[in-house]
Amino acid sequence: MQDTKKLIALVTEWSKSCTTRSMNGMTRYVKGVGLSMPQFGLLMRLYHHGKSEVSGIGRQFGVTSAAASQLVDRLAQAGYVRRTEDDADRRVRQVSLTDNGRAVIERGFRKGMEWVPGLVEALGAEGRRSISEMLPPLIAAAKKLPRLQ
Amino acid sequence: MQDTKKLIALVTEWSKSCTTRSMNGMTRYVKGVGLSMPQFGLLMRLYHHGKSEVSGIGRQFGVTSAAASQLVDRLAQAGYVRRTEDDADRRVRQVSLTDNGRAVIERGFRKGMEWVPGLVEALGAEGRRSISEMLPPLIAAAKKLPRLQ
DNA sequence: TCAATAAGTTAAGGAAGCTTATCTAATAAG
DNA sequence: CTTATTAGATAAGCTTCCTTAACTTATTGA
Repeated sequence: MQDTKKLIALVTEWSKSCTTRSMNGMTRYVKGVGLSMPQFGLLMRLYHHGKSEVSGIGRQFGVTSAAASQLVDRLAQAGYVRRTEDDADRRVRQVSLTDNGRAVIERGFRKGMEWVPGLVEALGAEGRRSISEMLPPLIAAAKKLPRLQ
Repeated sequence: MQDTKKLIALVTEWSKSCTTRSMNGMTRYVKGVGLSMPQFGLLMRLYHHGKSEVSGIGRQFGVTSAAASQLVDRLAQAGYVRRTEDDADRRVRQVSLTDNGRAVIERGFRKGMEWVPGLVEALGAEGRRSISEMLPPLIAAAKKLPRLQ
């Protein structure tokens, strides 16, 4: 249990370091392409979650569906998302990424991860070997965690 | 080189997973305490960087010093930051966290990392042992990377 | 069938975050 | 000493993001 606590602290520190660097790169990029954080967040949701209803978007971000509708509207005008009718229920609008929206998000991820090669470089041969053993189980374990809603 | 590429891909995947989960938790928390992302970002900078000049804040976030001044002002009114005069140059205002501001940030980090114990749990005994050996050099390597400006 | 409910949009209005322009006060440079 | 520069604050004005309220259209269900 003492060991577990220590390990949690280690993983936390490591994760914090990754997160700080990635967020830094992404934030810069997002500002550079003229998107706001809520807008980028919505594009990210659509990237991971696929087609989404307007009300579902509001629920995820904790805002009213009026707010979600407006957010979608601005992104649609910018050409990053598209609304399509739902076949099963004609009240519903399904929101999805355009090719342009997908490209923006993918570039954002790449920008966020630009620090990684430098880290691998800094590791040295020994470190590289150990990390290549360590990461697969970590990634596998992360996949077992409950999905983010 | 092939190995290096593979390793970069692994680290990237892991980092993406960390970032997604951490940002999710932090974003929820930030909204919960009634802060905006720019505000939280500034508190984070002050947490990591310590006392900062208004113009330095503007430079880091890529906004004018007028914008930085206003951001600082709102956080000062909310009691999260404090302005003090600089002894060496009386034009300069040094901005720093209040105890309250520090507490908000620390709670935010904790919220962002709440998924970690679940991950460690999911690793299993074997994974836990190997990872606790491999993480320290990794963390050390990350510390050697150039500091985020 | 027809009232209740649900999904989404629109309008009006407020706060935040940004810009440029202007101002004050302090420092640096000639 | 006087001029130029620098740090920051303030004002006016714009956009985004959010809210509530009112509305349209579609679905459900008694």
